[in-house]
Amino acid sequence: MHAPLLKHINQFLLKPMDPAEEKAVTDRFALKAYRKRQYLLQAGDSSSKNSFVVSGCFRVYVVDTNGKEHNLQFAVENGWALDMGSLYKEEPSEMNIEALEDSAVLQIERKAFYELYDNFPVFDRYFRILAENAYIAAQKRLIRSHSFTAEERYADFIARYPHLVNRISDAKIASFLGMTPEFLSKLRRNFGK
Amino acid sequence: MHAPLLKHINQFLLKPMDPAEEKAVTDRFALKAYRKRQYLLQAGDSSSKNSFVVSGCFRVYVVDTNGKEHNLQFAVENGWALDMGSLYKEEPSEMNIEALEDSAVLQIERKAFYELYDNFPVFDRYFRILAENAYIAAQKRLIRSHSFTAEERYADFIARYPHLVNRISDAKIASFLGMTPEFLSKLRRNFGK
DNA sequence: CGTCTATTTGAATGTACTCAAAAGCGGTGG
DNA sequence: CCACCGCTTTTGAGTACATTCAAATAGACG
Repeated sequence: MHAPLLKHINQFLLKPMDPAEEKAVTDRFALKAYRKRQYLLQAGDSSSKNSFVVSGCFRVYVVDTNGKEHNLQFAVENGWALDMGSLYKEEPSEMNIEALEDSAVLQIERKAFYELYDNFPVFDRYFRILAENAYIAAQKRLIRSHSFTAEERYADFIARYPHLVNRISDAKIASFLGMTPEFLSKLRRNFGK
Repeated sequence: MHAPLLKHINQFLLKPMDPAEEKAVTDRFALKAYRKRQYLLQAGDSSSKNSFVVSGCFRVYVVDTNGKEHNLQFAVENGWALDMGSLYKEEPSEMNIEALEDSAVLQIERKAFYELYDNFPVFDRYFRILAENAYIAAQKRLIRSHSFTAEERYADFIARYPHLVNRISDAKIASFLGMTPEFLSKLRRNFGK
């Protein structure tokens, strides 16, 4: 049941986890199911958790002061769905995480998560690499948002995430790319696909 | 000489480094001076390093396919100046890092940097927390870039980084915020400085 | 089938950009 | 100490990219 997670962690390590480390993971991550449209996390929730997606798909989004939603991230199989800011603080979340499909995750609460760090250095290594990759990706996304037109961002999205294009609605992709759904529709009309 | 760096690392740890860990740092980080306009890193460089800013100021930027520069980050005292993407790969850098003032850094090469990780788990912890904070900040910046107008982004910058406003030229701030210098000038005209 | 949501379409509008030029500012050398 | 040079900031006119709002159409779900 925990195999996908153990495999994912080991892929980022030079040498695989030992049995004690693997047990620390399997003891602390519990399988949980979410139905489509169910919330894994809602803005204002104070309990924070970290969820590894085994199957299905989630979107992480914020609501701005005008009530508009902004999709920050899509989490599919073998990805993590969390509000990192609230996981590491005791403050209520600013983000929402909603299942876009019936999904299954391996989930850990903040307290148990800290136990991993405190007892096994290997998790500092794994999550360091993950955070670095996430930061590098966020930097690149920021560059694209400053230097690409809406059309270029959409073309880049299709090339980068072809498996998400027919899995996630256009309106949600538009929000992820920082444009309105109406404008994305017009882009699609002009340029094939 | 290494005091600012040791202090910075310890600030992010629950318990301070022991003498062996501190020695590992002082042995591997060398002080280096940069003159204003000197490059710490240029796009295309393959040698990669990580630099902790002791004094002065750097900008990290990329050049897009139209030849336009995009400032990604300003690094001042007690901050890090690096291209994380190229530090962890053997590939040439896509970023440029230029001193905006006469500056001093504590610098480490990739190879010695890996030695730290391989011998002392505490650095996985420290750089994990740093990468997580950087990612959280990058996410928030992306949200602002999608939900704020240029004027709101500038007001937010002033509130967030008051110490940088009179230290970094408007044109470079404009690039950081994803707008043209001309437009920033017009914003400043309308809304008191 | 009927309802609810997602996508498309169009017209009017707005925010920010481009390009060109003038004005301001700072450093340097005579 | 002043004059010049280079760089930054300001200004303005014209334009472009993307948004808003409203309505029609298409699709998905039960």
